[in-house]
Amino acid sequence: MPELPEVETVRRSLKRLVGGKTIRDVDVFVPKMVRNLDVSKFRQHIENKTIIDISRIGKYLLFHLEDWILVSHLRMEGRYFIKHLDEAKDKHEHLIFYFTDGTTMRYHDTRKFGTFDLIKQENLSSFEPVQKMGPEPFDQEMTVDYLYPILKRKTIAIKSALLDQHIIAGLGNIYVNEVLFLCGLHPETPSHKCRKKDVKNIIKYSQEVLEEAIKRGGTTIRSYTSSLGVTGRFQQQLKVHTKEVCPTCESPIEKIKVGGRGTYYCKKCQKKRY
DNA sequence: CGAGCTGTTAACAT
DNA sequence: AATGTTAACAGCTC
Repeated sequence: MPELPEVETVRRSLKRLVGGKTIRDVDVFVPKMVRNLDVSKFRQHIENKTIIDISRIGKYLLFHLEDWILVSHLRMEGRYFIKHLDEAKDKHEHLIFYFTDGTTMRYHDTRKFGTFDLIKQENLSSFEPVQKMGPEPFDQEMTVDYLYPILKRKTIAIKSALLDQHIIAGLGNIYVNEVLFLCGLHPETPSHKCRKKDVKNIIKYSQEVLEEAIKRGGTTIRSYTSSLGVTGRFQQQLKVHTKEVCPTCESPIEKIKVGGRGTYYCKKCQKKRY
């Protein structure tokens, strides 16, 4: 699923479903998904901890377990399900958290790309992925004065720059395609060719697209089953991603690769800049 | 059957 | 240092 709106949707659902519950135990079936600790330590620290809160930074989901924080990244296909203790384990459930009330929270990930880190609360700000992450489109620091100079000194495609979480956090392949369409920017435009006006648009439309997507529970494209009963509806609003005809000018939508990622754009509305 | 595709990130090579 | 490529993995489509 997950770009920022999908992670935010999961956060809200999980907070409602498991906030306040106490974890009796956790089973880790794929040890290497836990990046920063031995599984034995991981289990030991999580045991008997209560989920005080669930927050989000960029695409990272943070379970606040008293003095520890469980940092979860869903990568390509991570999902959570809440099931009763008795239900059989699915082939792709790689972590199972057992609550004291007989329910369980299961991390499901067909490709096993997802990651877990368990850190002390006081170390959150020094935790590398968080420390190196750029501001989200909504953050106060996300201004033209911040973003323009960064884009100015890079020669990479604007699409690649906007996918770089160190520059701006939260956009993934789908929403970048949408944002660039709304900005009228060709995805291969060298980053340094963006003018201040373009950067202003990038910020504005990133906010608009992400906000609207959160409102609609994210985008569901390839996942057939919904996790937590969450099926996004933003796919109905997509203007270029997976589309064949431009909603503005009715030209055919082009599909190319930029930085190895499938890229959709309108040749007429998103002119290449030389 | 194989090849190529998929919402991400980081390690690696150049 | 910055940028491009590949790997981690599984399943679906052609």
